[in-house]
Amino acid sequence: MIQRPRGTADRLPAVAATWRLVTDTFQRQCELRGFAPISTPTIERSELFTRTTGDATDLAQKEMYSFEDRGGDSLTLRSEGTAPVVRAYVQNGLHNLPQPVKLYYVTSIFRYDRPQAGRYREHHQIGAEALGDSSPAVDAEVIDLLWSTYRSLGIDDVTLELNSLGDPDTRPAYRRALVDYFTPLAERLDFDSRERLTSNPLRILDSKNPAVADLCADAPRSLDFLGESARAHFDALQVLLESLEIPFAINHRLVRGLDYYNRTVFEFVPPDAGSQSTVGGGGRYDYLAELIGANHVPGVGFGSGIERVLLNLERCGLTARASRTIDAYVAPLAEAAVADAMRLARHLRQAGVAVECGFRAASPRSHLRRASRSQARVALLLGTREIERGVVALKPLNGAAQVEVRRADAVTQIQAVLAGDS
RNA sequence: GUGGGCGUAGCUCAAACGGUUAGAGCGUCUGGUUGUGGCCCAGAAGGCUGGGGGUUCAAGUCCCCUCGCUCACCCCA
Repeated sequence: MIQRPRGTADRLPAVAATWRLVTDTFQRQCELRGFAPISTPTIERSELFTRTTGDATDLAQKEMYSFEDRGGDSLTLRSEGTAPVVRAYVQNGLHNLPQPVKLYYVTSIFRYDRPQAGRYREHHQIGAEALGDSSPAVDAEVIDLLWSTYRSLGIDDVTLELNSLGDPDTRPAYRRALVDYFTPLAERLDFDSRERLTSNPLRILDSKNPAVADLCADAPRSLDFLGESARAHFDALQVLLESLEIPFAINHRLVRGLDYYNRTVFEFVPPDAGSQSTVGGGGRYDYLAELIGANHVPGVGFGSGIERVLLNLERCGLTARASRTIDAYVAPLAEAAVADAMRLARHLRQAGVAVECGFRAASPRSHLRRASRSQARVALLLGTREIERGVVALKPLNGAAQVEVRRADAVTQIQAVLAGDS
Protein backbone atom coordinates (compact mmCIF):
# COMPACT_ATOMS: atom_id res chain seq x y z
CA MET A 1 0.00 0.00 0.00
CA ILE A 2 1.31 3.41 -0.90
CA GLN A 3 1.32 5.49 2.24
CA ARG A 4 1.48 9.20 2.84
CA PRO A 5 4.97 10.70 3.04
CA ARG A 6 6.55 10.75 6.44
CA GLY A 7 5.70 13.74 8.57
CA THR A 8 2.57 14.61 6.61
CA ALA A 9 -0.98 14.16 7.81
CA ASP A 10 -4.42 13.47 6.37
CA ARG A 11 -6.82 15.95 7.83
CA LEU A 12 -10.02 13.99 8.28
CA PRO A 13 -13.54 15.39 8.70
CA ALA A 14 -13.43 14.71 12.43
CA VAL A 15 -10.94 17.52 13.06
CA ALA A 16 -12.33 19.86 10.41
CA ALA A 17 -14.58 21.74 12.82
CA THR A 18 -11.75 22.59 15.21
CA TRP A 19 -9.44 23.44 12.34
CA ARG A 20 -12.00 25.79 10.92
CA LEU A 21 -12.58 27.32 14.32
CA VAL A 22 -8.91 28.29 14.39
CA THR A 23 -8.75 29.72 10.89
CA ASP A 24 -12.12 31.48 11.17
CA THR A 25 -11.19 33.03 14.50
CA PHE A 26 -7.90 34.22 13.11
CA GLN A 27 -9.51 35.58 9.97
CA ARG A 28 -12.06 37.45 12.05
CA GLN A 29 -9.35 39.03 14.20
CA CYS A 30 -7.48 40.05 11.04
CA GLU A 31 -10.54 41.63 9.50
CA LEU A 32 -11.23 43.52 12.71
CA ARG A 33 -7.88 45.24 12.17
CA GLY A 34 -7.88 45.73 8.42
CA PHE A 35 -5.46 42.93 7.62
CA ALA A 36 -6.13 41.60 4.12
CA PRO A 37 -5.57 38.06 2.88
CA ILE A 38 -2.63 37.17 0.66
CA SER A 39 -1.39 33.91 -0.70
CA THR A 40 1.86 33.21 -2.42
CA PRO A 41 3.13 30.24 -4.44
CA THR A 42 3.93 26.94 -2.74
CA ILE A 43 7.26 26.99 -4.55
CA GLU A 44 9.68 29.88 -4.69
CA ARG A 45 13.13 30.32 -6.15
CA SER A 46 15.50 28.80 -3.65
CA GLU A 47 17.50 32.02 -3.28
CA LEU A 48 14.51 33.70 -1.67
CA PHE A 49 14.89 31.43 1.34
CA THR A 50 18.63 30.85 1.34
CA ARG A 51 19.44 34.56 1.28
CA THR A 52 16.99 35.55 3.99
CA THR A 53 16.95 32.66 6.41
CA GLY A 54 20.63 32.75 7.29
CA ASP A 55 23.41 30.36 6.34
CA ALA A 56 24.09 29.16 9.86
CA THR A 57 20.51 28.13 10.62
CA ASP A 58 19.35 24.54 10.65
CA LEU A 59 16.49 25.52 8.39
CA ALA A 60 18.86 26.60 5.64
CA GLN A 61 21.41 23.90 6.21
CA LYS A 62 19.31 20.77 6.29
CA GLU A 63 15.58 21.33 6.38
CA MET A 64 14.65 22.79 3.01
CA TYR A 65 12.77 20.85 0.37
CA SER A 66 14.70 21.99 -2.68
CA PHE A 67 14.77 20.57 -6.17
CA GLU A 68 15.77 21.50 -9.64
CA ASP A 69 12.92 21.84 -12.12
CA ARG A 70 13.08 20.72 -15.72
CA GLY A 71 14.35 24.10 -16.78
CA GLY A 72 17.26 23.89 -14.38
CA ASP A 73 15.98 26.41 -11.83
CA SER A 74 16.41 25.60 -8.17
CA LEU A 75 13.04 25.80 -6.43
CA THR A 76 12.12 25.29 -2.78
CA LEU A 77 8.85 24.42 -1.12
CA ARG A 78 7.84 27.30 1.15
CA SER A 79 9.97 26.82 4.26
CA GLU A 80 8.66 29.87 6.12
CA GLY A 81 5.97 32.44 5.61
CA THR A 82 7.55 35.87 5.81
CA ALA A 83 10.05 36.08 2.94
CA PRO A 84 7.46 35.17 0.26
CA VAL A 85 5.11 37.89 1.53
CA VAL A 86 7.87 40.47 1.50
CA ARG A 87 8.79 39.33 -1.99
CA ALA A 88 5.18 39.66 -3.12
CA TYR A 89 4.94 43.13 -1.55
CA VAL A 90 7.98 44.32 -3.46
CA GLN A 91 7.24 42.56 -6.73
CA ASN A 92 3.66 43.85 -6.88
CA GLY A 93 4.50 47.39 -5.88
CA LEU A 94 2.42 47.35 -2.72
CA HIS A 95 4.50 50.26 -1.41
CA ASN A 96 2.09 52.38 -3.50
CA LEU A 97 -0.71 51.53 -1.07
CA PRO A 98 -1.17 53.40 2.19
CA GLN A 99 1.47 52.14 4.61
CA PRO A 100 1.71 49.92 6.49
CA VAL A 101 0.29 47.22 4.26
CA LYS A 102 -1.27 44.67 6.59
CA LEU A 103 -1.50 41.14 5.29
CA TYR A 104 -2.45 37.73 6.65
CA TYR A 105 -2.27 34.19 5.40
CA VAL A 106 -3.14 30.60 6.20
CA THR A 107 -0.64 28.39 4.50
CA SER A 108 1.36 25.19 4.51
CA ILE A 109 5.05 25.17 5.41
CA PHE A 110 7.55 22.45 4.47
CA ARG A 111 10.60 21.49 6.46
CA TYR A 112 12.53 18.24 6.27
CA ASP A 113 12.88 17.22 9.90
CA ARG A 114 12.32 14.19 12.07
CA PRO A 115 8.62 14.20 12.97
CA GLN A 116 7.42 14.12 16.57
CA ALA A 117 4.59 15.51 18.66
CA GLY A 118 3.58 18.86 17.19
CA ARG A 119 6.25 18.71 14.51
CA TYR A 120 5.61 17.80 10.90
CA ARG A 121 7.36 17.95 7.55
CA GLU A 122 4.33 19.72 6.20
CA HIS A 123 2.67 21.90 8.76
CA HIS A 124 0.32 24.85 8.56
CA GLN A 125 0.61 28.34 9.86
CA ILE A 126 -1.61 31.29 10.39
CA GLY A 127 0.52 34.35 9.92
CA ALA A 128 0.41 38.10 9.48
CA GLU A 129 2.86 40.74 8.29
CA ALA A 130 2.69 44.53 8.48
CA LEU A 131 5.02 46.14 5.95
CA GLY A 132 6.17 49.67 5.41
CA ASP A 133 5.99 51.23 8.85
CA SER A 134 8.68 51.02 11.52
CA SER A 135 6.80 52.45 14.47
CA PRO A 136 6.47 50.39 17.66
CA ALA A 137 2.68 50.66 17.51
CA VAL A 138 2.76 48.33 14.53
CA ASP A 139 4.69 45.78 16.59
CA ALA A 140 2.07 46.15 19.30
CA GLU A 141 -0.79 45.73 16.83
CA VAL A 142 0.72 42.58 15.38
CA ILE A 143 1.31 41.10 18.81
CA ASP A 144 -2.21 42.10 19.82
CA LEU A 145 -3.58 40.30 16.76
CA LEU A 146 -1.99 37.01 17.73
CA TRP A 147 -2.74 37.42 21.42
CA SER A 148 -6.37 38.21 20.66
CA THR A 149 -6.64 35.21 18.39
CA TYR A 150 -5.48 32.90 21.18
CA ARG A 151 -7.79 34.62 23.64
CA SER A 152 -10.81 34.37 21.35
CA LEU A 153 -10.14 30.70 20.97
CA GLY A 154 -10.11 30.32 24.73
CA ILE A 155 -6.39 29.75 25.11
CA ASP A 156 -5.60 32.05 28.01
CA ASP A 157 -2.54 30.47 29.58
CA VAL A 158 0.14 31.04 26.97
CA THR A 159 2.73 33.59 28.00
CA LEU A 160 4.28 36.21 25.78
CA GLU A 161 8.05 36.37 25.86
CA LEU A 162 9.75 39.44 24.47
CA ASN A 163 13.23 40.62 23.61
CA SER A 164 14.98 43.06 21.34
CA LEU A 165 17.95 42.10 19.20
CA GLY A 166 18.90 45.64 18.22
CA ASP A 167 19.90 46.80 14.77
CA PRO A 168 22.63 45.69 12.35
CA ASP A 169 24.90 48.57 13.46
CA THR A 170 25.00 47.34 17.07
CA ARG A 171 24.86 43.61 16.36
CA PRO A 172 28.64 43.19 15.83
CA ALA A 173 29.42 44.64 19.26
CA TYR A 174 26.94 42.35 20.93
CA ARG A 175 28.17 39.40 18.97
CA ARG A 176 31.75 40.18 20.02
CA ALA A 177 30.68 40.43 23.64
CA LEU A 178 29.09 37.02 23.46
CA VAL A 179 32.15 35.50 21.88
CA ASP A 180 34.35 37.14 24.52
CA TYR A 181 32.11 35.76 27.24
CA PHE A 182 31.76 32.20 25.95
CA THR A 183 35.24 31.60 24.57
CA PRO A 184 36.88 31.12 27.97
CA LEU A 185 34.00 28.79 28.85
CA ALA A 186 34.21 26.82 25.64
CA GLU A 187 35.12 23.61 27.41
CA ARG A 188 31.84 23.68 29.26
CA LEU A 189 29.79 24.19 26.09
CA ASP A 190 28.32 21.28 24.18
CA PHE A 191 29.41 20.49 20.66
CA ASP A 192 26.67 22.46 18.93
CA SER A 193 27.25 25.53 21.02
CA ARG A 194 31.00 25.45 20.38
CA GLU A 195 30.25 25.36 16.66
CA ARG A 196 27.97 28.34 17.01
CA LEU A 197 30.66 30.29 18.79
CA THR A 198 32.07 30.99 15.36
CA SER A 199 29.03 30.55 13.12
CA ASN A 200 26.17 32.16 15.04
CA PRO A 201 26.95 33.05 18.68
CA LEU A 202 23.48 34.43 19.40
CA ARG A 203 22.02 30.99 18.98
CA ILE A 204 24.02 29.66 21.91
CA LEU A 205 21.54 31.54 24.07
CA ASP A 206 18.74 29.44 22.64
CA SER A 207 20.29 26.16 23.80
CA LYS A 208 18.20 23.98 26.08
CA ASN A 209 21.18 22.08 27.33
CA PRO A 210 21.04 22.71 31.11
CA ALA A 211 24.79 23.22 31.42
CA VAL A 212 24.80 25.75 28.62
CA ALA A 213 21.69 27.38 29.98
CA ASP A 214 23.48 27.95 33.29
CA LEU A 215 26.30 29.73 31.53
CA CYS A 216 23.80 31.85 29.61
CA ALA A 217 22.38 33.27 32.81
CA ASP A 218 25.37 35.58 33.17
CA ALA A 219 25.94 36.15 29.47
CA PRO A 220 25.82 39.67 28.02
CA ARG A 221 22.30 40.81 27.24
CA SER A 222 21.25 42.18 23.89
CA LEU A 223 19.18 44.86 25.64
CA ASP A 224 22.39 46.34 27.03
CA PHE A 225 23.72 46.82 23.52
CA LEU A 226 20.74 48.54 21.92
CA GLY A 227 21.30 51.78 20.10
CA GLU A 228 19.38 54.85 21.14
CA SER A 229 16.52 54.47 18.67
CA ALA A 230 16.21 50.70 19.17
CA ARG A 231 16.08 51.32 22.90
CA ALA A 232 13.32 53.90 22.44
CA HIS A 233 11.44 51.52 20.14
CA PHE A 234 11.57 48.71 22.68
CA ASP A 235 10.54 50.96 25.55
CA ALA A 236 7.62 52.32 23.55
CA LEU A 237 6.49 48.82 22.64
CA GLN A 238 6.43 47.81 26.29
CA VAL A 239 4.36 50.84 27.24
CA LEU A 240 1.89 50.01 24.46
CA LEU A 241 1.60 46.37 25.51
CA GLU A 242 1.03 47.41 29.10
CA SER A 243 -1.64 49.83 27.99
CA LEU A 244 -3.27 47.03 25.97
CA GLU A 245 -3.05 44.87 29.10
CA ILE A 246 -1.14 42.16 27.28
CA PRO A 247 1.09 40.55 29.89
CA PHE A 248 4.63 39.75 28.79
CA ALA A 249 7.96 38.72 30.21
CA ILE A 250 11.36 39.81 28.98
CA ASN A 251 13.43 36.80 28.01
CA HIS A 252 17.07 37.77 27.50
CA ARG A 253 17.75 34.42 25.89
CA LEU A 254 15.05 34.77 23.29
CA VAL A 255 16.60 34.86 19.85
CA ARG A 256 14.88 33.35 16.84
CA GLY A 257 15.67 30.57 14.43
CA LEU A 258 15.84 32.89 11.46
CA ASP A 259 18.59 35.44 11.01
CA TYR A 260 16.61 38.26 9.43
CA TYR A 261 15.10 39.55 12.65
CA ASN A 262 16.13 42.84 14.22
CA ARG A 263 14.74 44.75 17.19
CA THR A 264 11.55 43.12 18.43
CA VAL A 265 11.36 39.34 18.74
CA PHE A 266 8.57 37.51 20.56
CA GLU A 267 7.19 34.06 21.20
CA PHE A 268 4.05 32.68 22.79
CA VAL A 269 4.82 29.66 24.94
CA PRO A 270 2.34 27.36 26.68
CA PRO A 271 2.88 26.26 30.31
CA ASP A 272 4.84 23.01 30.72
CA ALA A 273 5.28 22.71 27.00
CA GLY A 274 7.57 19.74 26.60
CA SER A 275 9.68 19.93 23.54
CA GLN A 276 7.48 22.04 21.30
CA SER A 277 7.66 25.13 23.43
CA THR A 278 6.52 27.66 20.88
CA VAL A 279 2.96 27.92 19.63
CA GLY A 280 3.62 31.11 17.73
CA GLY A 281 6.34 33.69 17.33
CA GLY A 282 7.66 36.48 15.22
CA GLY A 283 9.38 39.79 15.23
CA ARG A 284 10.60 42.75 13.24
CA TYR A 285 12.64 42.34 10.07
CA ASP A 286 13.45 45.81 8.75
CA TYR A 287 16.33 44.63 6.58
CA LEU A 288 14.78 41.55 4.98
CA ALA A 289 13.69 43.33 1.80
CA GLU A 290 17.27 44.43 1.11
CA LEU A 291 18.43 40.84 1.40
CA ILE A 292 16.34 39.97 -1.65
CA GLY A 293 17.57 42.95 -3.61
CA ALA A 294 14.78 45.41 -2.93
CA ASN A 295 14.68 48.85 -1.37
CA HIS A 296 14.41 49.25 2.37
CA VAL A 297 11.03 48.06 3.70
CA PRO A 298 10.51 47.83 7.44
CA GLY A 299 8.25 45.02 8.55
CA VAL A 300 6.97 43.05 11.50
CA GLY A 301 4.98 39.84 11.64
CA PHE A 302 4.46 36.39 13.09
CA GLY A 303 3.65 32.81 12.29
CA SER A 304 1.76 30.38 14.48
CA GLY A 305 1.52 26.65 13.85
CA ILE A 306 -2.09 25.56 13.44
CA GLU A 307 -1.28 22.04 14.58
CA ARG A 308 0.24 23.47 17.74
CA VAL A 309 -2.73 25.73 18.32
CA LEU A 310 -4.84 22.57 18.06
CA LEU A 311 -2.64 20.85 20.65
CA ASN A 312 -3.24 23.75 23.00
CA LEU A 313 -6.98 23.78 22.35
CA GLU A 314 -7.05 20.09 23.19
CA ARG A 315 -5.01 20.69 26.31
CA CYS A 316 -7.55 23.30 27.39
CA GLY A 317 -10.48 21.05 26.48
CA LEU A 318 -11.70 23.41 23.78
CA THR A 319 -12.14 21.29 20.65
CA ALA A 320 -15.14 22.13 18.50
CA ARG A 321 -17.83 19.68 17.52
CA ALA A 322 -19.09 19.38 14.00
CA SER A 323 -22.47 21.01 13.57
CA ARG A 324 -25.31 19.47 11.64
CA THR A 325 -25.35 20.48 8.03
CA ILE A 326 -28.01 18.25 6.49
CA ASP A 327 -31.66 19.32 6.65
CA ALA A 328 -33.35 16.62 4.62
CA TYR A 329 -32.72 13.12 3.36
CA VAL A 330 -34.36 11.92 0.16
CA ALA A 331 -35.00 8.17 0.05
CA PRO A 332 -35.79 6.41 -3.23
CA LEU A 333 -37.68 3.23 -2.39
CA ALA A 334 -37.63 1.81 -5.90
CA GLU A 335 -35.21 1.87 -8.77
CA ALA A 336 -37.69 3.94 -10.74
CA ALA A 337 -37.63 6.59 -8.02
CA VAL A 338 -33.92 7.36 -8.07
CA ALA A 339 -34.14 9.90 -10.86
CA ASP A 340 -37.13 11.61 -9.22
CA ALA A 341 -35.31 11.64 -5.89
CA MET A 342 -32.34 13.41 -7.39
CA ARG A 343 -34.59 15.94 -9.08
CA LEU A 344 -36.39 16.63 -5.81
CA ALA A 345 -33.01 17.02 -4.08
CA ARG A 346 -31.95 19.54 -6.69
CA HIS A 347 -35.10 21.62 -6.26
CA LEU A 348 -34.59 21.68 -2.52
CA ARG A 349 -30.96 22.65 -2.83
CA GLN A 350 -31.87 25.45 -5.21
CA ALA A 351 -34.13 26.69 -2.44
CA GLY A 352 -31.23 26.53 0.01
CA VAL A 353 -32.15 23.31 1.78
CA ALA A 354 -29.21 21.00 2.49
CA VAL A 355 -30.17 17.61 1.15
CA GLU A 356 -28.54 14.24 1.17
CA CYS A 357 -29.89 11.89 -1.44
CA GLY A 358 -29.99 8.11 -1.21
CA PHE A 359 -28.32 6.77 -4.32
CA ARG A 360 -29.87 3.36 -4.61
CA ALA A 361 -33.29 1.86 -4.10
CA ALA A 362 -33.59 0.23 -0.70
CA SER A 363 -36.07 -0.56 2.01
CA PRO A 364 -37.60 2.26 4.03
CA ARG A 365 -35.89 0.86 7.10
CA SER A 366 -32.50 0.99 5.50
CA HIS A 367 -33.04 4.52 4.23
CA LEU A 368 -34.44 5.76 7.50
CA ARG A 369 -31.45 4.36 9.36
CA ARG A 370 -29.23 6.34 7.06
CA ALA A 371 -31.43 9.38 7.40
CA SER A 372 -31.10 9.25 11.18
CA ARG A 373 -27.37 9.00 11.00
CA SER A 374 -27.15 11.86 8.54
CA GLN A 375 -28.74 13.97 11.27
CA ALA A 376 -31.33 15.20 8.80
CA ARG A 377 -34.46 16.63 10.36
CA VAL A 378 -36.84 15.21 7.81
CA ALA A 379 -36.85 12.20 5.53
CA LEU A 380 -38.56 12.38 2.16
CA LEU A 381 -39.76 9.02 0.93
CA LEU A 382 -40.30 8.42 -2.76
CA GLY A 383 -41.63 5.05 -3.88
CA THR A 384 -43.81 3.82 -6.70
CA ARG A 385 -46.93 4.73 -4.72
CA GLU A 386 -45.83 8.30 -4.30
CA ILE A 387 -44.72 8.69 -7.88
CA GLU A 388 -48.03 7.36 -9.23
CA ARG A 389 -49.93 9.88 -7.18
CA GLY A 390 -47.53 12.78 -7.67
CA VAL A 391 -46.74 13.15 -3.98
CA VAL A 392 -43.86 12.67 -1.60
CA ALA A 393 -44.02 11.28 1.94
CA LEU A 394 -42.54 13.72 4.41
CA LYS A 395 -41.48 12.15 7.67
CA PRO A 396 -40.10 14.41 10.37
CA LEU A 397 -37.40 12.54 12.25
CA ASN A 398 -38.26 14.00 15.61
CA GLY A 399 -41.20 11.62 16.00
CA ALA A 400 -43.88 13.86 14.59
CA ALA A 401 -46.48 12.38 12.30
CA GLN A 402 -45.67 11.62 8.69
CA VAL A 403 -47.57 13.58 6.06
CA GLU A 404 -47.95 13.51 2.30
CA VAL A 405 -47.33 16.61 0.25
CA ARG A 406 -47.91 17.20 -3.43
CA ARG A 407 -44.78 17.32 -5.54
CA ALA A 408 -45.73 20.76 -6.79
CA ASP A 409 -45.53 22.30 -3.33
CA ALA A 410 -42.98 19.94 -1.85
CA VAL A 411 -40.29 22.58 -1.54
CA THR A 412 -42.42 25.13 0.28
CA GLN A 413 -44.00 22.49 2.51
CA ILE A 414 -40.63 21.08 3.47
CA GLN A 415 -39.25 24.52 4.17
CA ALA A 416 -42.26 25.20 6.37
CA VAL A 417 -41.66 22.03 8.35
CA LEU A 418 -37.96 22.78 8.70
CA ALA A 419 -38.69 26.31 9.82
CA GLY A 420 -41.29 25.09 12.27
CA ASP A 421 -39.26 22.62 14.28
CA SER A 422 -35.95 24.42 14.43
C1' G B 1 21.21 13.48 12.10
C1' U B 2 21.10 10.61 17.40
C1' G B 3 18.57 7.59 21.12
C1' G B 4 14.19 4.95 23.51
C1' G B 5 9.28 2.56 23.00
C1' C B 6 5.77 0.22 19.73
C1' G B 7 3.69 -2.37 14.99
C1' U B 8 -2.48 -8.16 15.21
C1' A B 9 -9.54 -6.19 11.34
C1' G B 10 -11.41 0.83 9.76
C1' C B 11 -10.77 1.95 15.53
C1' U B 12 -9.56 0.07 20.74
C1' C B 13 -7.50 -4.40 22.18
C1' A B 14 -7.15 -10.28 23.14
C1' A B 15 -4.51 -14.82 21.65
C1' A B 16 -0.23 -19.07 28.92
C1' C B 17 5.07 -22.17 28.08
C1' G B 18 6.43 -21.16 20.38
C1' G B 19 1.41 -25.68 19.22
C1' U B 20 -4.95 -26.89 15.39
C1' U B 21 -8.91 -22.94 11.34
C1' A B 22 -5.75 -15.58 14.89
C1' G B 23 -10.65 -13.76 18.55
C1' A B 24 -13.77 -9.74 21.05
C1' G B 25 -16.03 -4.88 21.51
C1' C B 26 -17.07 -0.57 18.65
C1' G B 27 -17.89 0.79 13.62
C1' U B 28 -19.74 -0.85 8.53
C1' C B 29 -23.38 -3.70 5.57
C1' U B 30 -27.85 -6.85 5.51
C1' G B 31 -31.96 -8.83 7.92
C1' G B 32 -35.63 -9.24 12.32
C1' U B 33 -42.59 -11.36 7.08
C1' U B 34 -46.73 -6.76 3.14
C1' G B 35 -43.19 0.24 2.68
C1' U B 36 -40.96 3.19 8.13
C1' G B 37 -35.33 5.47 11.76
C1' G B 38 -32.77 5.84 16.68
C1' C B 39 -32.80 1.11 21.25
C1' C B 40 -32.56 -4.17 21.03
C1' C B 41 -31.58 -8.98 18.50
C1' A B 42 -29.37 -11.99 14.50
C1' G B 43 -26.16 -12.64 10.47
C1' A B 44 -22.30 -11.09 7.11
C1' A B 45 -18.18 -8.67 5.27
C1' G B 46 -13.54 -7.17 6.96
C1' G B 47 -6.46 -9.87 8.64
C1' C B 48 -0.26 -12.11 3.69
C1' U B 49 -0.37 -10.63 12.44
C1' G B 50 3.86 -3.81 8.47
C1' G B 51 7.61 -6.24 4.90
C1' G B 52 11.84 -9.63 4.16
C1' G B 53 15.11 -13.28 5.96
C1' G B 54 16.56 -16.85 9.84
C1' U B 55 15.92 -20.67 13.96
C1' U B 56 12.28 -24.78 14.60
C1' C B 57 8.54 -30.60 13.24
C1' A B 58 5.79 -25.95 14.24
C1' A B 59 6.45 -18.53 14.60
C1' G B 60 1.51 -13.32 15.73
C1' U B 61 4.96 -15.21 19.65
C1' C B 62 12.25 -16.20 19.40
C1' C B 63 16.65 -13.82 16.40
C1' C B 64 18.43 -10.42 12.40
C1' C B 65 17.43 -6.73 8.72
C1' U B 66 14.09 -3.25 6.85
C1' C B 67 9.88 0.02 6.66
C1' G B 68 6.40 2.64 9.47
C1' C B 69 4.39 4.91 13.88
C1' U B 70 5.57 7.25 18.38
C1' C B 71 8.36 9.89 22.22
C1' A B 72 12.71 12.49 23.41
C1' C B 73 17.43 14.98 21.83
C1' C B 74 18.31 18.58 18.16
C1' C B 75 15.52 22.31 15.78
C1' C B 76 11.25 25.06 15.32
C1' A B 77 5.61 26.61 14.38
